[in-house]
Amino acid sequence: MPGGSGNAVTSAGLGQGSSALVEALVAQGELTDPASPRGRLLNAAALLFVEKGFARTTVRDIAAEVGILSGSIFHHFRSKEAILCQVMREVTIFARARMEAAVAQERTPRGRLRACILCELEAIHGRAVPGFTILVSEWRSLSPESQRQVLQLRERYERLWRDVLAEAGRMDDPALARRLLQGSLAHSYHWFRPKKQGLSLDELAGQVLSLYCR
Amino acid sequence: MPGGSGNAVTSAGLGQGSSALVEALVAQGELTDPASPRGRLLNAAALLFVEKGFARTTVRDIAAEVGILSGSIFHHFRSKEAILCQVMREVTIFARARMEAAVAQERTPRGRLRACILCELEAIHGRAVPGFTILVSEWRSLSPESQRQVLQLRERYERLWRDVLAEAGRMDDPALARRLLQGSLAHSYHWFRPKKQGLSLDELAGQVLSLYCR
DNA sequence: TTGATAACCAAGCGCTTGCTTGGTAGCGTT
DNA sequence: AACGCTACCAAGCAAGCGCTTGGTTATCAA
Repeated sequence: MPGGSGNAVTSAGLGQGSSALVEALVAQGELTDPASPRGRLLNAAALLFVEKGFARTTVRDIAAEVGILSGSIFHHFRSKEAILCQVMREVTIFARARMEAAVAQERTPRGRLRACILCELEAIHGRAVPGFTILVSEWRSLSPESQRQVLQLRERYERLWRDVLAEAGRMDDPALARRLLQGSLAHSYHWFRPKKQGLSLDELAGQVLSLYCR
Repeated sequence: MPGGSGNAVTSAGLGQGSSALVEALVAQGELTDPASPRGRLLNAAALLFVEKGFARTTVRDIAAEVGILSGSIFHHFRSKEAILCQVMREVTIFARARMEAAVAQERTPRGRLRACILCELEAIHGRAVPGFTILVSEWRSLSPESQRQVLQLRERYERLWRDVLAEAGRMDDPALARRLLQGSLAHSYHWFRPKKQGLSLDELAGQVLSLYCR
């Protein structure tokens, strides 16, 4: 079932544009095919890590989610931490590709900054990038070696942010602006509820933009 | 040794003004005496929770830190989670008292907002309020009932923030401003290093203030 | 001297955890 | 038909976990 409709990410609610992006990245060997056993494990683990946290998620939980026994997981991954590491790697790669695409469509500095903000908000709140919040919440659950790996992949993502902020931001230091912004956006995970109040994701992005845009 | 110099908070690096504040709160029965066995356990637990996280800290770790055996902990607390809950309660109470004192000393709206920002930054980075970051990082480790308790104590702290922001902030919605601000400040724990770069806590507070102050 | 109480020890129970081992079913290739 | 490979099962091990139990010591008031 290559590129099949059983794709876990698609079924989680991605737009058609994004699932095409996933397929392209899978073809390039940058992402694991979400339809493969390994890919289904990664998706299940990502959702569980978001829901319960890494420490409180057992390998038995993950196995049960895809319908196999706990021991069988170690046919696909060396350790539980290796699952977390791979989830973070793929999340980083996908979020970066998605944001690069969004930025490329904009014609003004302000538009590009707004695209970045909305992109990250969607990654946090929507199902656009399942597991994105883990990058912050479970960072310390990674071994130093794994942290190094993910950090290396993350650099390109952060560079894009800094470039956009240097062009459109009102603060002198783009790196500082990015850090303050990242905190605000990441924290919104803990209070923002897309439908339960007047504020929409788009409006939230606008409010944040008005703070940081010149 | 009542009010003694063996005070764990004092020895952790508090200024003299704050240790007097601690003593006053202890006298009112709002905080546990840091010199008591129970208080020493709370302090040790708070530092370990900050350092390693709640799930990765064992009751044996905490016991070893104060020089007793693991079982003896349960003479003082019903469960490991009860320790976390009490740490959060006392941290909340102390942080609120500290910020109220700081705000009361200011004469302008801008000064009060600046005081709040600096107060929370000191709680996060200095040793002013040991365990303050746990309130965010380990929130999900609390049972719903414990969350309710801490949330109730936290309300007064957040109300002060909103009042100050309503007076001095440049955003329409003080509650939204507080949430964006809280994210930025909390996240600074992961990147800001007080002495290893040019930016000081004071300067950071100034940068943040310039974003949110009218 | 006695008794009450707080603080702690020594030992270990019952359970969960990540992970290992040895084996097997199904499938495509030759 | 034989092989090799992927994906999985069945069973369980060793370690670590939170917590319990029964008993001991020190302190201090009556």
